[in-house]
Formats: sequence, structure tokens, C-alpha cells
Amino acid sequence: MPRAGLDRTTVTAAGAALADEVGFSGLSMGLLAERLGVRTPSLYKHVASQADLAHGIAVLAMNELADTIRDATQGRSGREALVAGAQAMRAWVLAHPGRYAAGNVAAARGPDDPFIPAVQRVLASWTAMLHGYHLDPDQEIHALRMLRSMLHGFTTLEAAGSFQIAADVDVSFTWMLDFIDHGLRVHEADPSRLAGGR
Amino acid sequence: MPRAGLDRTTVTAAGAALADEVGFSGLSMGLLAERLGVRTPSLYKHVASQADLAHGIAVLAMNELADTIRDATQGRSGREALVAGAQAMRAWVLAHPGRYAAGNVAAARGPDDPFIPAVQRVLASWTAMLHGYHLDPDQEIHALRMLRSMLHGFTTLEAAGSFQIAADVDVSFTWMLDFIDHGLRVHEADPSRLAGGR
DNA sequence: AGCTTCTGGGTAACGCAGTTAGCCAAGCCG
DNA sequence: CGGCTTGGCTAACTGCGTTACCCAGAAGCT
Repeated sequence: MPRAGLDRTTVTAAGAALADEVGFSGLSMGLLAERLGVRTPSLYKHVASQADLAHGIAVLAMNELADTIRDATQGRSGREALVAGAQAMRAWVLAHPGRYAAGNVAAARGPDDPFIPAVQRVLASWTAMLHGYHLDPDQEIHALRMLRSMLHGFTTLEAAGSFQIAADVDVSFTWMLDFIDHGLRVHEADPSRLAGGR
Repeated sequence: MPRAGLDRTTVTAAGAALADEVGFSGLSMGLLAERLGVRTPSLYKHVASQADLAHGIAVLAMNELADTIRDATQGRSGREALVAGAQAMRAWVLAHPGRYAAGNVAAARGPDDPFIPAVQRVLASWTAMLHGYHLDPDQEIHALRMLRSMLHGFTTLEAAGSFQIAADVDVSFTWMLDFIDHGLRVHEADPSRLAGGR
């Protein structure tokens, strides 16, 4: 009987694909083994546990997401970069809901965890995009958190099928991006407006 | 041996409390039984399965959240209602992360599912709040989805401990609310601005 | 009060998923 | 060719959700 020739990378990639199909909570060692044409215990030659597998998927997911956003925003700035990056992220999450979920439940397991630079890459892409709006440096972190919250919330809700009303979700998403773009441009024009308004 | 005197309501409430303590994914029938001073199989006299328990917690959670938002926005309008409602929701989610998670993974299991009116109540509270901004009726659904995405995303990320940078999360949250308030007031003043901007 | 019925406990046991231990063949390398 | 490492395998254990079935106590009827 020939060997399947698996290693950590292939197992993790197959796990990510399977999670996208059956949902992150539906991912099981038995199902993954079957998918790879191998018996369940054999997987433990490549990953330490199911939690370890999930962590590997999370790292893979965050790096893929970072690549996706970087590629989309490359060569653009301001509103164009915002829309391109946000739409690219949204499309990626909808195409890969299982691995995105893995990335959300994951937590760093030490200072050398590759999960840390992976999420840093995502945040760095958004930060670079925000630079195009020339915000007050003190406010950039708040804008970043807002953007992250909104994109994470929207894509998560959409992937879960939580937008029930008949109104077009595409329109809502671009409306939201327009809203953000206009607001950020106000800050660009007059950085003290918000602080003074309080 | 005296009876514990449980029923579906008490079991569900205890399950929600336990989920808040150990996390929704850490909730187990055995742990809940122990907490209630009863053997595991006895729980099945009150809930049909663990999935049924989770669903009950989800309904409880959405109703509690709806009450929380309604109470906070009561008697206020515009910016005051927005801030009060959002802060109330945020505080509630941080205090009850387990049951909020239950509410997020839940799905309606039929047209008579009490989960449906529960989430409707939440959405209705936000819709009522948005009415204070006198938006174009066609745009209200987009504003609602944006608000929901943002609040869901922010509170979820915060509860998961995903905001790492030292900057104060409270400040970020109020900054975000200010941002939304200003943007919504622009729409109030000139409802066609966004549509024309595209 | 005594009898019945229903409700809410209990124990025993099953099945499945994750996991570990230990065996053995395939492939590589001297 | 012979030994070592790698990556499969089977067998078996554990823990959890779940079911089947039994029994006591509370409530209600006569």
C-alpha cells in the first residue's frame, strides 16, 4: 500500500477547505481523515491535536486574508483603496467562511506564535490604506478599530445569513463604505471637528 | 432525597450563566448538571438536547439584549439615544459573552420559533432609534445594517480580547459613535448626498 | 386517608469523536 | 545490502451526549 504523502501543510490546507465546506464547528478529525484517504489516527503524525489543526488553519487564514487585502489595495489610495480592500475581504470571507471562523476563535499561544504576525499583516494593510486619508495620528487607531469592527461584523453576519430583509446586501455594503469614506474625508479636512463636537 | 425542582426556565438560565463563565464552547451538559446539583441525564427531562439548550439560551439572550437596548434608549433621541443604546449593548455583551455567542450561532428552526421575534425586537429598537435621524426611508435599512455590523463587530472583538494596542477601547468606542452620529446627521440634512456621490 | 398518576429524579449502558500506544512497511541513506 | 526515519495501520481508552428504564415523591381524586 502506497503512502499518501501528507505533511503538516497539506493536512492544514485540506482542513481549511473542509471547514469552508462543512463549517468550522462541523470540522472533525474523522471527516478530514476520510477526505484525505487515511485513517483518523494517522493525522496525529502531522498535527498534535484538533486544537493544533484549528490553530494552523487560523494562521493560514489570516495570511491569506492579508494577501487578499494587500493585493486589492495595491496601487490605489483613498476611497478606491477602501472599497477595493473591503470588497476583496468580503468576497474572501464569503468564499472561505470556515477558515475565517478559525481565525476568529484563535488566540496567540506564545510570543513566537506565527498567528501574531499574520494578524499584524492584516492590520498593517488597513493602516496603510487609512494613511491615504491623512487623519490625525492619534485618531488613526480609532478609525482602524472602527473599520475592523464594521468589516468583521458585516461579513460575519452576512456569512451567517443574518441579513434577512429583501434589500440587496451588496447595496448595503457599498452604502456603508460610502458612509465611512465621507466621514473619513471630513476628518481629513478638519481633524479637530469630532473632538470639538463633544 | 429532596427534588431539585428544576424546569426548563431555570435550566436555561443556569446554562446561560454557565456559558458566560466558561465560554459558549466550554458549555457542557455534565458541567451544567454539576452546577445544578443533579446528574447529567436528569437535564433531559427539561431540554431535548444540548442543541435545544443552546437554542433556549439564544432566545433568552436576544430578549435580554432587546430589553437592555429598549430601556437605555427610552426617552432619548438622536445622538443621546445612539450613545445610550450602544453603550448599554456593549456593557451587556461584555457581561454576558457566553449567551451572546449562543445568540449568534443560533438560527430559526421554523416559522414559529420564538427566536425570530426576539431578534426582531432588537432590530426594532435600533430602527426606532434611527428614526430620530429622519433618514430617507430607502436608506434606513442600510444604516441599520451598518449599525448592527459595527456594534456586533466591535463588541465581539472586544469580548474576544482582540484589541491589543494600548489605546483605550472606551475612547475608540465613543469615537466610533461620534463618527456615526455625524455621518447620520449629514444624511438628515441632505438625504441625496450619498446617492449623488456615487 | 388511601390510591393513582405524573413528574423529576436516579443508574446503566450505548455510540461517537478525540486521542494514545504500539506495530509495521515504505522509502532514504550509509 | 542493512539500518533508521517516516508515515501509515489496528486496538484500545476516555469523555461526552444521549437513551432506556427504574423508582420515589408530590399532587390530586374519591
